[in-house]
Formats: sequence, C-alpha cells, structure tokens
Amino acid sequence: MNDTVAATCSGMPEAGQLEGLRQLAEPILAWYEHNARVLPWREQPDPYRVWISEIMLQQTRIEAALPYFYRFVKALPDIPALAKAEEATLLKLWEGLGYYNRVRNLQKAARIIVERHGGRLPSSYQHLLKLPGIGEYTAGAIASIAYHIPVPAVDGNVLRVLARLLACQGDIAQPRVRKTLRAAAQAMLPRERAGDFNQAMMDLGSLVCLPGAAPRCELCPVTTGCAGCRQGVADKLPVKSPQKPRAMQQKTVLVLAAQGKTLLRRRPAEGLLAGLWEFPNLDGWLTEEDVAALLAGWGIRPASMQGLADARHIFTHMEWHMRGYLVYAAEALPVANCVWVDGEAMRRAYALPSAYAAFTRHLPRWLAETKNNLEIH
DNA sequence: AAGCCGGGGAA
DNA sequence: TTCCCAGGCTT
Repeated sequence: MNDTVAATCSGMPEAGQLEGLRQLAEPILAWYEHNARVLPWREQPDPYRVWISEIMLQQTRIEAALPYFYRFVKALPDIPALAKAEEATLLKLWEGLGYYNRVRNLQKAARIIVERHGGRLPSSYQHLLKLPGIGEYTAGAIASIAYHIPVPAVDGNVLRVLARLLACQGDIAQPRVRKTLRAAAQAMLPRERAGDFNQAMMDLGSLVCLPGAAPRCELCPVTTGCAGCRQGVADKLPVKSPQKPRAMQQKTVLVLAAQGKTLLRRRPAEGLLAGLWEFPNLDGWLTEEDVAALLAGWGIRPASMQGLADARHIFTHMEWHMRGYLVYAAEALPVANCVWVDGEAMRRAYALPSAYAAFTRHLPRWLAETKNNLEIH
C-alpha cells in the first residue's frame, strides 16, 4: 500500500498512503506492550526525568547514558537544584559522556524555567522548542512522553523505520526528506497514546529494525505493511550521504607529577571539549630533549622523565595520535595557566575528557610515587 | 546546507 | 576499519 509513495520521499505522502500508515500504529503499539525496554525514565516518567534522559540520549546509546542518568538525578533531583549547581559539578556529572554543551544548555534552560516558567518544565511543544538544547525531536519526545501531547518524535531510529516502511530512497540527511518522514510520523500517531507510540517506534528501531544490513524483519510486527521489506530493500535503507574522512592530529601530552599532584590546564571556553581540563600538551611529536627544553622555559627542573606508551583517541571528525611523557618534578611550582591538582580534587571538581583515559588510568599510581620521596630518580 | 560538537559499541 | 546512536547549534 505504501509502495506508491514518491521514491525520493521528497513530496508529502498522499491521503491514501497516510491511511495505510495509520493502520500500522496498532500492531506497533501491541508489539510495544510485550517488548518495551524497562528504563528508569519510563518507570517514573515525570517531566524532569524525561527531559534529562532525552538530553543525555542525544547521539548517545541507552546503555552508555544509564549510569550517568542515575547519578545525575540523584545529585540534582529537580530543576532548582540544576539551576543552582556549580559548573564544575555539572561537568563532573557529564564527564566522559561527550557533547558537553548539552549539560551547559541544560542549566541555561533550568534557569530560564525558574525565572520564566515558575520552575516547572513547559508542557507545550512550542515552549519546549524555545529552550536551549531542545530541538524538534526532543521537544516532541518530552511533550508526548511526559505530557501526552500528540506530536511526533522522530530520531535516528524512527527515520530509519519510516524510510523502510515507505521504501523511501531519499537521503535522510536532507531536510526535505526529514520533513516528509516527520509528516508520515504525524499521520501514524494515535492521538491518545502519543508517548507510547513514539517510544514504540524507537524501540522497534533499536531492537528490530536494526541499522545497515541487519534488519530483523522476521521479528517485526508490521512486515506486511512495510514497502521496504516487501521490496527486499530494507537492508539498503535509509540512504545516507557518506561522511567526510577524519583529520589526523599529532600531539605530545605531558603528565607532570610532584608532591602528590599533577598539572592540569583548562581548555578554551569554546570549541572542542570546551572548558574541560587536560594535561598540558602541544601540537606535534616532541622528543625528550624538546620537552626538557620546554620545561626549562616553564621553570620546571625534571627529577626524571620517561616516555609513555603512545595513545590514540578517535573523535567523530578527528583523530589524536598522542605521544606521552611522564615527568616527575621535585616541587609543584606554579606554571602559567595551569593548576596543580591532587587526586581528591580531581575526582571532585576537574572534568577530563575520555581522550586522556590512557594517561589518567595510571595517574593514581604515579601520584602516589611522588608523595613519599621528594627526590625521584 | 554544511560544519561542529564526544564517545563507545557493534559488525 | 566503518557505522551510528532517543540531535542541536552556529554560520
């Protein structure tokens, strides 16, 4: 029935096609009754928890977000607490989750909600959309899940499900195609069960209608209504433009340790990993002699220096190839733009990106070695 | 419309 | 390795 939808998916579906889609909502909801994943924001779907979960889940898998969710709502159980939190606290709660502006926007929104909405998350799609960090998808998800408002929530999973249901050959990176698929989602939406339906579509996408060549059509409740499955092209959909190759970057990372502390530097307030802390580092690969000369300029006289195992970190658009040096110094002397931090302070208030995991892993041992003997050889 | 912004698991 | 994830903001 949906086979006749424009192959490029660039025009609005016709009335008859939408009626075909509408009939799929019921079997999808029935499937959801038995297959819904048990999740903390479903067990207790108050607006605040739904909001936090949706922000954490932006471009992030459920399994990755879960431990962060528990910790976050425990530390900051409501909107006023979020509005008042220290930035360092926020970044520590988000440390390792990535896309750190998400948590800054979360707090910006919380402060707006306290000032302009009486401390309660707005319950309309349009008002939600105005808040920082909340776009079309997230506004739809919160409105439908927390407030049962009949608006679609079309994320990557749902785009894939819809593209296959309609055998849509359009590039889902294009706004025009997204708009068409969103209209299809709106047409399918049962007005009384919007939140359940939106979550059902997402679960269907992540449990059954899997990406790439792995759709499990034999488990799907709507194969007969799926044009992609009928035409045998489900595993080729959705069409997506290829991504650009990553740029490579060589870096030299300096782990300085002295008197039970290590030297950290704050990253710029904008750009990659904005505002997070890191070990002092430089572009390019420096030799031990280069590093010694550099440290002399900083007024640091190394008691010992050793090369560390090379480390690599892959970002979406970039790749860091890191050469590391562990430097023991006798004294934690001041260095411009840097702070000496002990393990406890680091755990409490200094958020480091995962890119440095290869170095932070051994840091406790390295710091312990500097506590007992001031002179190390 | 395109670029930027993390990190990790799966194939 | 590549893909992609309960995306949004900036230019």
